[in-house]
Amino acid sequence: MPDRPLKPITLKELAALLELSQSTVSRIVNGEASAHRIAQETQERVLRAAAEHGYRANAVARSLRQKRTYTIGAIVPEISEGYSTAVLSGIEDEVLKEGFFYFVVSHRHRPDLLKGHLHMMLSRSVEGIVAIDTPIEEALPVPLVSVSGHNRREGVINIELDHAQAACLALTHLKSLGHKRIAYIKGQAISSDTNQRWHAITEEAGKLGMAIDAELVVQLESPEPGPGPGFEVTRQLLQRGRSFTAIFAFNDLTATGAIQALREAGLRVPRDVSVVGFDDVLIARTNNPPLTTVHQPLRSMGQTAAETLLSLIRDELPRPYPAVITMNPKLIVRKSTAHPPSAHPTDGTVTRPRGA
Amino acid sequence: MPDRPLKPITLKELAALLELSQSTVSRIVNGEASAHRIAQETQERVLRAAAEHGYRANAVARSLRQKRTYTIGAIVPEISEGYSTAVLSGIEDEVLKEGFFYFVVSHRHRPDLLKGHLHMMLSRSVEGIVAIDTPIEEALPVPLVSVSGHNRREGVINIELDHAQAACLALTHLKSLGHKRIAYIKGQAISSDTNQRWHAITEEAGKLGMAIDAELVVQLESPEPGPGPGFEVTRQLLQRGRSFTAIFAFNDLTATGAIQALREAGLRVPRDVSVVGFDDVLIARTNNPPLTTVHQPLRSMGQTAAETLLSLIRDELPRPYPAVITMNPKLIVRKSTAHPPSAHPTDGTVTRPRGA
DNA sequence: CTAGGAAGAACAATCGATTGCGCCCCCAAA
DNA sequence: TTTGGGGGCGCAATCGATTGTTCTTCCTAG
Repeated sequence: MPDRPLKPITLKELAALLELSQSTVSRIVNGEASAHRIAQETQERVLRAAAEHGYRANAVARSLRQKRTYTIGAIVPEISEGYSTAVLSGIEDEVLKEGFFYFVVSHRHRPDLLKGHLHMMLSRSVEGIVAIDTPIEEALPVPLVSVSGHNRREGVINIELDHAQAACLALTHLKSLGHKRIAYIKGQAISSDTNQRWHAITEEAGKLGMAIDAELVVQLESPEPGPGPGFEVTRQLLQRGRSFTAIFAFNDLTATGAIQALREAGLRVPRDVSVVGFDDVLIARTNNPPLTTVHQPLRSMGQTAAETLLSLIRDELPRPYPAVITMNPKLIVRKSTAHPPSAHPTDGTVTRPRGA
Repeated sequence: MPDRPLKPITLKELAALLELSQSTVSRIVNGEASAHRIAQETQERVLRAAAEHGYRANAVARSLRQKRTYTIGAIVPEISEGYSTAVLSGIEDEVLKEGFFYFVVSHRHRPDLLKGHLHMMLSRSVEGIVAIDTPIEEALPVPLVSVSGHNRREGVINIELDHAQAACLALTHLKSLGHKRIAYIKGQAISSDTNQRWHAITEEAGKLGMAIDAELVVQLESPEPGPGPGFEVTRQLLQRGRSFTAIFAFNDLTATGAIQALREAGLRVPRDVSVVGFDDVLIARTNNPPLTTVHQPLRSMGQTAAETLLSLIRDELPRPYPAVITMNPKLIVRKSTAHPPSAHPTDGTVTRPRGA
């Protein structure tokens, strides 16, 4: 009987059973016995009974009293999407380890949902929030850590990739292969990484003495996840008829879309056109061809975000707080990049993309 | 001043401000005013003040009193993985709409984590649990809905794909193309869909009069997500030297791994070998070649799971409860399947895979 | 013989909202 | 002048745990 978990026993009942006060029982089960000089024997008696009856403190009641919920909120654009979930898995690691739980809400790029869900979380007394790829304008009553959100607001800590380094890695790679006419696919305007990344690219391209041809720059439009948008804009790009030997895509999914479009136009990757992705999601490795891409340590970013948030919650983070914590990208060279056709010593058959 | 959300106002404070009792204010903000014959004017006064001060009921306190948390738990093998997250997004849809929140925990196939997290959720008083691809043995104090978990336990409702239909669709497709020697990649033993699926396949193959050659059956070993395991076992399969003209893979990621292995062995897909995937995740469409696959309505399954769980929680589900709710698969024919080489009227060059 | 202190545990307030009852007032009918 | 019945709200318990304070005992040292 006592081991059926179906109707949990409360502290009060347990105390009554033991003929002790709730305070004493509470102190013992919370390991504060010695701080309260409670007899060894009593402790054992209580712990034994607690185990027997499967006593587990009601977290709701505890939260009310302590004004702590040991819960944080995560807000993402879309849960069914690799980027966010990779970060989430890092968050989960950290957070569960510390006895916290987390809520997830996705806003699907709708400001009303964003605001609504945010407030729901707050009225559930989350102790902190991590926003992934989502800028938050409001001032919040709890700490906020932002992953790729580019919230330049007082008190918000941003976890970000070192975009300059990322751009440098990719561009240097392309440059060293001999590419000069490089096309760029910028991210959707709604993605908060878009501007940072683009800025870094122009900056680094400048430093490397690589001119950017405005005719070779396209931007993703459709907010739809997946490779579709990349496919579309690459078609548009090809229609412009401007020649190029490489594409630097906003992310891996876009890159795969681009590759499809190139193929449809009769171009081979990487022989005719090299493609560089971004993120290094799972499929990058298994795409055909495997994608050369800039690896973004998403899981670590999640972990770092969670760690940071937790220390903020505990008020253990030394001040002044950093505004940004940058993480290092890595270039993963696979098979989607090669020398440009003109630089192929033994092969000059296809020298430029054919416009559609 | 009153509009700074930084220190939320409580019911008591608001009541004091209005010189009313907490009961009255509570009733009004909860829309139970008319049931308690409260003056129209008072109602307006209260609502106005509540809005001005941004009053939001503390969900923790409410939960304690009502013994309801409006929270459910979702337990998944791995959060950074397309299958689970597709289901999760369906769950989120349903659940947020109804004012519920959800916790997510992943167990990474570790029984200790599974058990630990499960209990943590319970002591946080979740009102129900949906387990995704995860069998739960324990009896729980709250309703449990299982998605592809194959929990044949009293009181557990399972949301499952109609595997018989799925197998039938895929096999009929292959048969009608003329395939006779079909290889099968079974799922990992840890995946709860594995057995069901395999059982359905043998069953349907029998009905269709298609013999299954045990030499052409391999099973995924490595629990690693992604295409790696599929790649490995396909290599092994090729080494057996037994000829086949099609592969039916356990899932899309496995299929992509298989395709890679086939390519490495000099085989073309679908010209030499056709490949059928399962799930229809995002990349299926953009893979090269785009994957013919059995579409599994993951998001709907999530929605159905959530709907079912919520009505179970509300005790609104008519009895007797169904043990299983099956969902219908759809065959999506793309480019990874074609006639087998021997059936190619105009091309007989490659008649069987070359062993490695 | 008694003050002082340690040991051991109980009391009771508290967290913020919800909710079953009960109370008061006013007006109309008897 | 009662009685009765709404209308309009307030009282106070309650949910389950935590925690500052208080209260006994029992010893021991002076």
